[in-house]
This record gives sequence, structure tokens and C-alpha cells, in this order.
Amino acid sequence: MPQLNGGGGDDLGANDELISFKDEGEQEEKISENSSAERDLADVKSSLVNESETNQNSSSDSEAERRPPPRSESFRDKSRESLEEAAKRQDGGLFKGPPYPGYPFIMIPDLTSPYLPNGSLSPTARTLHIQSGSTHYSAYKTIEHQIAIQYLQMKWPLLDVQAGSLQSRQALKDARSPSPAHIVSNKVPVVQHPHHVHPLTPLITYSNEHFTPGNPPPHLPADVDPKTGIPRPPHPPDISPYYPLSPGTVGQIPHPLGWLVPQQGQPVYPITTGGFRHPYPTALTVNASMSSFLSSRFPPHMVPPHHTLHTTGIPHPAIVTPTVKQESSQSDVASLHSSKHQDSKKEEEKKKPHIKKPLNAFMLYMKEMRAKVVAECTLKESAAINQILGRRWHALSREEQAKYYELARKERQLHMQLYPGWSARDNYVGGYGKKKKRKRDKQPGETNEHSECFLNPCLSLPPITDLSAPKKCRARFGLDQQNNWCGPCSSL
DNA sequence: TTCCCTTTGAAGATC
DNA sequence: GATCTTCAAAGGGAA
Repeated sequence: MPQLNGGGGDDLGANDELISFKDEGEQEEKISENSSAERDLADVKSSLVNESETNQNSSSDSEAERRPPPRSESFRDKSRESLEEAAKRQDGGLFKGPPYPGYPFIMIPDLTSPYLPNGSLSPTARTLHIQSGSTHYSAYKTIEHQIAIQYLQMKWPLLDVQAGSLQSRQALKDARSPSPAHIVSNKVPVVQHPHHVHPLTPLITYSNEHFTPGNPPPHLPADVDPKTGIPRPPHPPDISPYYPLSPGTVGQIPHPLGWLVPQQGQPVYPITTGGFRHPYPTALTVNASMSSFLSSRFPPHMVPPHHTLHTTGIPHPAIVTPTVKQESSQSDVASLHSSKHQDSKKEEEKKKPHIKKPLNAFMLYMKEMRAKVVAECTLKESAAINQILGRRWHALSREEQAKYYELARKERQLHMQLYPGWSARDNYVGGYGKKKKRKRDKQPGETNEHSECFLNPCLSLPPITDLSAPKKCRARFGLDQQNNWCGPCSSL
């Protein structure tokens, strides 16, 4: 793992971000070997975390020591080189692989949520089933599969997938099959953490609808983009469980990390350039090299105002056009009472898309795990859920967290590629120092009336003693578990 | 309708 | 460099 290299290679590039790990020591390792329930493990780990936090000063394995030295090389320049190289390969008709091997850019909706409705991990989510077979695909899909294969090989060396082989391609295809038949033969289990879904498992997020074995998309040869030569199927009305695109709104290119948000179906970043129309809006996605390649050829500032939209004209969730309040005759009144400067400023603000910040590791983790926590618990309030997720985050192993840090790093990298001039400051409402919302300041050592709150019955996590709002117990336990409320809450 | 809550991490601003 | 502030997601709840 990168964070364990201690200044070694930086292939994964996440070692500069692993900061939240606590000294869990060998004890945790032993505990991890114990295959007891995840909740118990989380409980112990969380306890260890708390303990280590209190003894942080005495710990020789400080965060600073774990944190590898920052990268000396300009990551941006490095990535740009990779992108250019990838672009050249694409010009040649084939590109061997993405510069960011962490992106398969293929989605399987039915695997993106590995948890059963009751919150348990589904068997199919633990094992990637590969089935042999034969079929023929277009050259485009072959490229996509090669990318996926290479990605799989890199991420899961134990996965017996060979690029270029019909078998592997078919395996990939069949892995997306909704049919239980794909479980029958040539199963290739993927090593995963015993008590957590491999964060990258959802990367194999094919759309079974598009790649049903033996059912090649009939629309493939029907529509070919005259510019790119890439088959461009019409957008089936029921094609996307993620993108509420109307028929004909083809071309939205989901974010490579869209698998992380399968339920919301929100690709994080749009391709701000036009001209590229993807034949598989949901099943196959363009990789970072492709998107960045396009972005590099058509930088955002060269894109007319419609760059806040996809080529389809569908605004991307990552770009939120500032909502302009519809004031009746407001324009007339405003024009009378405001200066031209103010008008122009407002217009700029209106036109300026709101490019959201890239998600950090924890945000990515939250997006993936929120549904599970909601399913496991009866909680509904996000504040309470986030508390649980925060504790679970600390309970994650280093390796598991490292995956999210790596993804977050790629998020930032891609974001930087797509929006070179963007700054987090752009999203500051009212500028720095002018709080948009005032947060409640916690006084250190502040005792709260919720210290009576005890073990969370949902997650078996250590007691949470920093509850501060009267609605905490209600949020945490729900109305149907008022017997677990603390005294003050019960008396409310 | 808008903001708060709540979490962690990243990034910018300030001292 | 340390500290502070804001924002990113989420959705119920409060104002």
C-alpha cells in the first residue's frame, strides 16, 4: 500500500493524503483476522481509534510519520503528458490504456449497490463472475473492453483476464449480464476484504441492459456518428436508471467515478466540450484520457456559454447554474434601480456555472456507504447518518481508506483537467470571511446533556458523547426507538 | 424557501 | 506554518 511504503514509489499516489489513520497496531490486525461481524470489528476499531486519539502524543506512529513526503514532481504536468500521449494513441485508432488506470469507465448498475435491501452484502457483490463465451463487438467496444481489462488486471492481479481475448471480453460482457446464468461457469473470485465491499468493486458497473449476452445492441450499426465514426445508438427511453435523459439526449459522458454514485446517478463532472457523443451513455463511459483529451482540445474557456450543458443540452449535476429567482418584472425594476455595472456583474454571475468542488475521500465514501447505513438503520436524518459514516470511516482499514484517497486524488486530478482555471474560492459565497452559514462553535470540554446517550444499537459503535442538539437522540434512534433516547431527549 | 445539522478532507485566506 | 473558514453530499427538520 502506498502509505506503507514510506517514501517509496508513488504509483498509487494516495500516500500524500493518508492522514486520518490512527495507530491501530497489531491488535487491530489480529482483530481483522477475526471474521466476526463487521459491527464488532467496527466497534473495536473505533474504540482503538478513540484510544489512539487520546494517546496521540505518545504514539510513535504519528500521522506525520505515516504521511509520505509530498510529491516533488508536478503531478499536473505529469498527468498532462499522459493525457497527450493517450490522445495520440486515440488518434491512431486505438489507445492501449488510460493514463489513469484507476478508471475503467464502465458501469454495471446492478453491481453498484452490492448490498441487499437488508443491508447485507450480496454474494454477487463479493465475487466477480466471469463467464466465457463468444460474440462479436464493434471496434469501439473492443477498445473499451481493453481498457477495462487492463484496469482489472492492474487492480485485481488475481483476475485471470487477458486483454484482447475474446474470452475475456466475453467475460466482461457476461459479468454484466443480469442473468443468473453468468454465475455458473468460470467464476473468478476477486479477492476482497472480508467485511467490506471493495471500494472498486462497483467499478465493474456495466449496464446489463446494454450488454446482455447474446443480445448485442441492435442499434449499433444503425447510427454512426459521421464525425467520429463511432456507432451512436439512439437513446432508449428506458436506458438509464441514472440519467433522466429524454430520448435523443445522447452524449452525456458520465464521470469516470460515476460508479460511486450509482443510486443518485450523478456523474461528477461533465465533459465541457462538444463533439463527442458516446454510444453508451450509461454502460460505457469515456475514460479520463478521452475526456481530458477532449477538454484539452476544447478548453472550457473556448466553449460557448452552453458549456454548462452537455452536448445534449442537459445540465450536468456537477455544474449547477445559479438559480435565478424569478421575480416578477424584476428585470424591469432592477434595470431602473441598478447600475450597468451591477447588471453586468449579475449577468456574469448568471452565466458563470457553478462548478462544484471535487469530492474528497470521505465524501466518496459517504456516497457509497450512505445507502447501506440507511438500510441498516432506521435513521433518516443525514446528520445522524453522517455521524455514523464518520465513525465507520475511522474504522476502515488503511487499505480501504487508501482506495478512497486514491479515488479522491483522481477526482481532483480530473477536475483540474476539466476546469484548469477553477478555484475553490470561486464557490465561496460572499467571499472568504463572510460566512454563508454560521456554525455552532463547540466549546472544548463542553458537557452536554446527551452524555447519557449510550451505545448505538444500530452500529454497535462506542458511545457518542458529543451529542449536542436535542434532536440528536431522535435523529439517531428514531421515533420508534424512543426507549433508547437519553433522559433529556425523552423529556422533550 | 432557506438554512441548519453532521461528518471528513481539500483548499484558500489570514495571522 | 498554524489556524480558521468554506464547501463538497445528503435529506430531514426547523425557522
